[in-house]
Amino acid sequence: MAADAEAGPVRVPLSRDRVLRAAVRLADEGGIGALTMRRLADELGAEAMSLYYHVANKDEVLDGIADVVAREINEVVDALDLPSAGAQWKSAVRRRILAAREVLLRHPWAPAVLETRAAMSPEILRYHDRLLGLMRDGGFSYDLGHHALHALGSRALGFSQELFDPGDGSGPPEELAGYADRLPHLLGMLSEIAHDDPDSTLGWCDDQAEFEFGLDLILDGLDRLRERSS
Amino acid sequence: MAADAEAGPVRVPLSRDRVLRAAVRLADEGGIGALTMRRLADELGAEAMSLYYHVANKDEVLDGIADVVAREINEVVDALDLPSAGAQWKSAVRRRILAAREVLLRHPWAPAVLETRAAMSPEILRYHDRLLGLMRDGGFSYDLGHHALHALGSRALGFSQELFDPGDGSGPPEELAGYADRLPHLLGMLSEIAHDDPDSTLGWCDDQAEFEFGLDLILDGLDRLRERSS
DNA sequence: TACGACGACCTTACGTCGTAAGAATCGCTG
DNA sequence: CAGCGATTCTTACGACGTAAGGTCGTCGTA
Repeated sequence: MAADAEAGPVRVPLSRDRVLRAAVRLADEGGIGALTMRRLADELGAEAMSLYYHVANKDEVLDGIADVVAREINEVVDALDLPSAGAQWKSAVRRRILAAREVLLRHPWAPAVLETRAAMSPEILRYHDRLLGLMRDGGFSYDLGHHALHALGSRALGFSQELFDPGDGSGPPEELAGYADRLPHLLGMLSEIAHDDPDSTLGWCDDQAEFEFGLDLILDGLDRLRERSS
Repeated sequence: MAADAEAGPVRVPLSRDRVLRAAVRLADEGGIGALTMRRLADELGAEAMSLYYHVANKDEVLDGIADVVAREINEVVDALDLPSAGAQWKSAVRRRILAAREVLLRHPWAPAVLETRAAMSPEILRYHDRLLGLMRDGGFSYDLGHHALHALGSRALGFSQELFDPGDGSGPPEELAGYADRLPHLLGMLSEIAHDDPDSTLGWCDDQAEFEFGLDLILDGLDRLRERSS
């Protein structure tokens, strides 16, 4: 009767904060599908229903972990403090976005969650407000800044859903062999890439480089519009 | 005893095709969350377990409806048959993408499903192969075409996840009023947009126009790279 | 015509999920 | 120590995906 069946000698009390931190940990380790109220309670040495004293329901947990990640992003990008006047807007925006991307790469489940529930969260709004501020410093009109946010889309937060590249790191080029003549251009492209860079078939292609290519393409385009309008 | 309790006098036999069509219908009407094996069976006047004779499991249903939509996209875009030689590549790609987008607007659940499971499906591969083909006709190297597909990302299929604009059509600008001084740039932008186009606050902003802005920004950027490389 | 095999569908049941309702326990103040 | 609010636990329900096995109707063959 004396000792607890559980390992801990003292019981750390639950709290909304502890619940959300544990939820992020679970999602980081096992994907968003591993995040279950019961497992979450287990992780904290409690019972499922005990969580409901600190969180209204699972939806609030999901909103909560989206907010945790958004906060993490803002902490990182706000620490950059980059010069953004005139032509410097571009590198400021660029570095800010790439820094946000690094945070999201640590939480692979986060893009999907942010996308569906956090669009209007204070932290995400703040992030976009600052981004728009950098563009204003660079001479953007509100109209162009508005277009810019839309053009960047999810790239503004550092991710873009990759239609290829399942993300597991192991490209499946052998699946394509079956189609052969049906996909002449894709296969031509693949074989050329494989020829130029034999290693690349493993990772299929370099996510980071491709992300930066697309980002720069958009930023350069915006810069031209900015110059033209001023 | 004579008549069936159900309305139908004769029982239409199930089939994989009928199951998938009903699944698309359910998702179109109630969102992907409304797609349940039991509800799907109901919709077909059958019992849940009967579906498993025609489909291995729910995952296969999801893959299946993704494929149905991908087929619908290919049917539409293949019917366009646009000239694509030289400088015409751009309008060909543009119109193809906008046509694909129209299909996806009819199935709001489809982007999320395509994104997570259909990347390597034959229909999606075929779609991208043709798109790459148009760029090749325009003089793209495989390398530039490869970059182009990544830069377009989900835009190549006609969607881009909008971080703002929840999609319900009713913009929530009143939520922002509370933050006031915390979001100076976003609020400045909003008030200017509201001033220039009083109607736009209702729809928050024009999805279609913004999509095309981003698309053109990327296509123009690619065109410049193409000219420079030739 | 009888029969057995097989394809198509159904019944029952299990484990997991989110969570409603209320009981038990803890920590404090008087 | 009594009592009371804050916190946690127990029990239970309905919905979900689906495993295992049963029940038909139909059809080829004897």
